[in-house]
Amino acid sequence: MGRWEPGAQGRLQLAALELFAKRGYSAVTIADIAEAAGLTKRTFFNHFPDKREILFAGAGAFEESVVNHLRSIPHDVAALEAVVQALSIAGSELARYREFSILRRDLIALNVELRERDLVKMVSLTDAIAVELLKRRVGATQASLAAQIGISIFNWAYDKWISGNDLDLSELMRTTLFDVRSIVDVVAT
Amino acid sequence: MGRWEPGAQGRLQLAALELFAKRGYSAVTIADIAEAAGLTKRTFFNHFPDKREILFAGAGAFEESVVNHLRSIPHDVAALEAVVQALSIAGSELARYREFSILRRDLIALNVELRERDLVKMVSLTDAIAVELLKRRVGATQASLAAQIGISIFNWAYDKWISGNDLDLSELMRTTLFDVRSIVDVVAT
DNA sequence: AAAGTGATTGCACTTAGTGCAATCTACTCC
DNA sequence: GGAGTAGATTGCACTAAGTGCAATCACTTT
Repeated sequence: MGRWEPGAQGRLQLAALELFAKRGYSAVTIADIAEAAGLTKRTFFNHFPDKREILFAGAGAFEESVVNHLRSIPHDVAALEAVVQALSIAGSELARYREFSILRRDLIALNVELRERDLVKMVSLTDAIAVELLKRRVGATQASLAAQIGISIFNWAYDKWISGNDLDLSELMRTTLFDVRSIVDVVAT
Repeated sequence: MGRWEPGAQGRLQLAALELFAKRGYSAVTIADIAEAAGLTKRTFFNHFPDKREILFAGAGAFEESVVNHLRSIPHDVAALEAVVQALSIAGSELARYREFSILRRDLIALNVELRERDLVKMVSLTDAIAVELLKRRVGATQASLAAQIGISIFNWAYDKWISGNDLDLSELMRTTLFDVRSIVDVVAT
């Protein structure tokens, strides 16, 4: 057994990313990707359910990470606070994939198909967070809303973060959280 | 000229909804829809860019309605308050389409493709709201977040509303808004 | 060597969606 | 009435996504 080399799935991803970066998402066919990875179109579908999923292979792991961090936060921490903390920790761990994140963001910005898939992943993450909050005996409405607001904060801050700010993700999220406060506080009672 | 009858676009929509209701979304092909409307597959694509769009033909009008209502709200009303009001008025106008809304909701719940498209439409609406808030001299971050929170509130309340509650949509949204308050208020300063 | 296991592949097929040229329809103008 | 024209509809040929199934290949076990 020689040096380690990426399996079929990894080779497909690498090949795809390279092609996407060069030609854009929609100009690359699945056959192209498979060929570039030394495989066939049919094999591609043994590893990915569809073309978009190449760019979201990590979504499941991220969701799991967020949920785990959230679970480890004491129950006496307020719901939204806990969500923000969990997302900020899990998000920081993505620093390794900064380069990939940027490419991904740019591809998504240019392609509706990809934005659609991205949004579904976000909703999935939101739901997972809400489920976790329910276990903390947060009411259904508040669980769902806290999850959604947390995700909104995360998206906003994360975008700023990978767009080259030297700030800390958790600082950015904290700042954004205060913005939310000031938006909501003004509302009549 | 005789009595008015729906044009090609309307016939396609009606035929599609009937088929979707009967067989579900994915079991119906575009050829099926076209045939049921007395047209051909090619003609379908002269009226809709794709199959999902049948269920979202009204999205543009709704977005316009929301933006118009938002514009008509005095600038001294707080951003989130204005968003909630605009959505609640525009939403109430959808009462006419209750039956359609329910079918649509059920179809979306069962089909990822449709959920994807639904989310994109929601983001489009959110962006339109944020743009409108920017014109009110709300800061970029707050505009985006107020729009997102408003949409979250709307979605939650609207779902409850069409699910058969006899309550007013605006009341439901108001209640939900208070939930948001209590979520955010607890956060540490 | 035989047998088995899992990954890869070939093939045939359905469906979405597009571009282009032809045709059909209704309406206008003479 | 008849020629013409604009717009809607259609046929056709094509690309590409995605699926089901059976065959084959590579590699390990016995």
